[in-house]
Amino acid sequence: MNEIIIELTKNNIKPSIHRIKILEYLRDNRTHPTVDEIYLNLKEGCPTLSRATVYNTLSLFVQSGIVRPLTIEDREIRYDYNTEDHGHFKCEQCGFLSDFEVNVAQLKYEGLEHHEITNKDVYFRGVCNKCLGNKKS
Amino acid sequence: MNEIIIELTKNNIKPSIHRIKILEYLRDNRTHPTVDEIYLNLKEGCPTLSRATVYNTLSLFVQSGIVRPLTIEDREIRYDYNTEDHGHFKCEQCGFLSDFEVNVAQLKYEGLEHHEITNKDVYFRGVCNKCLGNKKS
DNA sequence: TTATAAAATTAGAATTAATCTAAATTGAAA
DNA sequence: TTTCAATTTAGATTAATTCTAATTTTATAA
Repeated sequence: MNEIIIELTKNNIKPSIHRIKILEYLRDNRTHPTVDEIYLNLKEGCPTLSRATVYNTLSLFVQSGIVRPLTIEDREIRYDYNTEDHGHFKCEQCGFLSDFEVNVAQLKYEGLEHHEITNKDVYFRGVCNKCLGNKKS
Repeated sequence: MNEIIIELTKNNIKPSIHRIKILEYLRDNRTHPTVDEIYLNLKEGCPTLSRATVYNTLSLFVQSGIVRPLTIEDREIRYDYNTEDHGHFKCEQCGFLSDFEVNVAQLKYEGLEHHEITNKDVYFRGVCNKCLGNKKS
């Protein structure tokens, strides 16, 4: 809770109760939640919370780089507490979104000379081991 | 035109006039168009075309792997004629979506043992050289 | 060729994530 | 306390996508 306030303050974000709760939720739930998941879960302990606040707060966090938006889904954005380099795998069968290790930072590329790169994402799609296992039976 | 029919047939897709036109459009316009861009452009030469057909056809193409969906945008999906390995860069300022060279296939990763991977995407975001240049003035 | 069935296409309604708006609330500084 | 800006709110709006049920087209068999 305290580290959350420190992190917000460090990023020039006034630590209102909602902002603290939302960032705390993302830190403690590394399940790449959607806006609605965050909203519905926090609403229980905070009935006045509105969806607009969740949207506002998340875009604030994204701008500051505390949180990263995942656009691997077709329709809705998921949010990830921004830590070390990793990729995201989506199982097309069960829909589960998992992390995997990949060294994005060291990825060699060409053709972006004089571009400012602020964000790198690696998205893989396919079928996860669980779904592949189930298919055999 | 002929190669388009061959490509569709090879993928077990019956080459109807609309399917040919849509795939042809994607082959000849490497601008990562949205559904609406494709729809509006093709509608001129084919007034009975409906959006639903464009949606149906594109998801058919995606399933066959002829075309790849780009989910780098927040809200809408773009489509890319599926050729060799490359990454996608989105300028957050002007919105332009460009290709760049990156060896996605050789990317080393861990944690996806026994997963079937069908698709790999590398998305970078930032500010393009053009927008950076304009800022200086 | 004609009849029949299957596949493809259509227009428009429905859905829904995200944004917008204008009012209400909160919090900090004077 | 008073004042002003920042934050939050509910609900309306927007727009990409999906759904639905009817229509048209295409292929096949008689």
